[in-house]
Amino acid sequence: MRWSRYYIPTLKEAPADAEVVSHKLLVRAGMIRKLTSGLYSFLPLGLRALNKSGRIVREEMDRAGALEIVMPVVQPGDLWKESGRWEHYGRELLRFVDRHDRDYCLGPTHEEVVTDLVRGEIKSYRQLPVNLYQVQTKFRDEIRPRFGLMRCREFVMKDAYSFDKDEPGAEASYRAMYDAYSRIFSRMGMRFRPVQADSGAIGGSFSHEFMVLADTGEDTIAVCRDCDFAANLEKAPVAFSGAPCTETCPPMEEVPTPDTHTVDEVAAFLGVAPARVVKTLLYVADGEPVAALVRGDRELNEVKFKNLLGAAEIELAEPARVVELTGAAVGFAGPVGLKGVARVYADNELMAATDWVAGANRTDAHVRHLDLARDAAVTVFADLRTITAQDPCPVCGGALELPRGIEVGHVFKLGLKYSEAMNAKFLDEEGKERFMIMGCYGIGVSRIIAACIEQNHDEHGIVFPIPLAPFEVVVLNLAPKDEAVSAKAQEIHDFLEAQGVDTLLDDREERPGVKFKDADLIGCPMQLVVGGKGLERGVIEAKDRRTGEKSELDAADFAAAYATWRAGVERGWADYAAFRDGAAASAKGGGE
RNA sequence: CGGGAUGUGGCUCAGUCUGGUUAGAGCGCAGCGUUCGGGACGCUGAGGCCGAGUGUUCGAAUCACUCCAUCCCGACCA
Repeated sequence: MRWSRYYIPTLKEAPADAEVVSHKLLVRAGMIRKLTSGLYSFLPLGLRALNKSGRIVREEMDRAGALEIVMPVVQPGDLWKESGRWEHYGRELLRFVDRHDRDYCLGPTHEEVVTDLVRGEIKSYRQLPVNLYQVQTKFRDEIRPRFGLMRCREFVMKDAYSFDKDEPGAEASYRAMYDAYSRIFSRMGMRFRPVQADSGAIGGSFSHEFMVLADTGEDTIAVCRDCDFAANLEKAPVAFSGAPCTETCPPMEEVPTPDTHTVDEVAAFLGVAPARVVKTLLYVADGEPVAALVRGDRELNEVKFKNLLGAAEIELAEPARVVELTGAAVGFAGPVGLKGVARVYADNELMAATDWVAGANRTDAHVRHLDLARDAAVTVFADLRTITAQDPCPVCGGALELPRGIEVGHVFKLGLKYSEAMNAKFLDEEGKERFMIMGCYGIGVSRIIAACIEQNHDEHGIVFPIPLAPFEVVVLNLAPKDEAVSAKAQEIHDFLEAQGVDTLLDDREERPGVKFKDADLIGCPMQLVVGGKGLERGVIEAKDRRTGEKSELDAADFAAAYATWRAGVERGWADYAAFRDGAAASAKGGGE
């Protein structure tokens, strides 16, 4: 492809509305343009990267035995009413009515449609298992789209759905997808990590997320240095010995603490460590007030709390509600003497000690020498706090680290959730009707591009891994007016294209500096520079975009010289991916 | 939905507080010339209902009110 005939509108400056590096670079490299909040057009270069991502995903899905289909973007509301999600999915589901006043929505995911499809077709165990997938545009009316391609309202997703006749089959299907995902992200040259995850609103029994490791990631994960344990922070369990405290505690007493609202203020005022204070958080769970207690220096994990409660929705109580429940100003809530709070949940850690400081439920007062077992009515002790890097691994007791990641894939074991709700049955070997066991498996095909750039960039621009690069090689013709140089550049370009290498030939009438800058910006992993100076000496210059390392290739024996050089670049990428994965996940290496 | 910020040529911004000729700069774009191995320089030129509406005023990009859009933080989420 000749640059002069292509369309790559690069920008020297990043748009003002771009915050994260992938967003800035995608726009600057002329890959995407924003239409409006959360909606982006893909320009030719961006589409090429997107297609590379999609192709790898398709190849590995096919290899894993999944079958590609395409389902409609627009879905009837009736199907969603049948599954119960019309009510439960929330505002993220964009609904509308057609001219006949019938309910419709734009598909944020396709469990309903695929279940409907399969239930009408598959009637016998002989037809199972089956795994159907599509690569398609999804729409989710995100509360707050942000970070460019990272969190859009409209995005390209690969979603697959497996149907099995029994539990072992369902587990095999899940495993097949897990393995396929590991291959996909490995092939893309990305450093990633599968982690245990919360299954969230989609529901189901267990799930793994595939996280691309990047410091700018939205999620934090907990990874053990010594064993295979890896989990999303919102899921990671905190180890607890289960031993209750046996020390005795002096009688509880109220102490005046004027104007001390935060844990730190109270701790400082009373001369104790924040870890000796009980933090009392008042929540409203599906309309009912509940209290959560964690140590003063800990964070309540809302996902754990919500799952423990089995609530559909929980939110921190409004200040006015706090005043009503405690009978005191905000900042003085405590477990003893709450009004109208029937259930009080305490983190396990609070069982292991006594003699606490807590709010007195009276303005400007706290209590000390609080013994939760003696003085308070705790409904249950449970794992409620967020794990920290100081906690031991919940599996092996080893040391944890908490790197950040970007979720690019998610595999769920759904079980019977949809097949029961939507009556997807088959006849088993004994002629008995049974529900199909489902799994669903998503990959953010467009998000992969953003995640890839977050992970692979430098101050000059994008550094695409070879498998995702829109063009693997860019050939810079530094002197388009020089016939010998132009002929050589064209010859190299044609040679590479004939080999099936996606090659971009920069034949523009621009100064060399512009070409160098643009080549770095758009991130082709391999750059070949054809210029008068080099050619006089019989060399083509080659630059490894990732390392910046420059080599000279013999122009007379280009094919061989290029092959050798390219092999070195590829080897460097492989070592790099392995090293970085090892660095983040410690000595274990490997993605699993 | 709560908190904060911003809307001025295609892009990045100045001008707004302290209202007053034809609204500026850099980049980009078009033409000409000089340049030509890491985002060149000179000259010429095109391009703007200053987010929208209402008001205050002799006079509004500038002040007031309303609305809209975008971005950031939070709640929420593959």
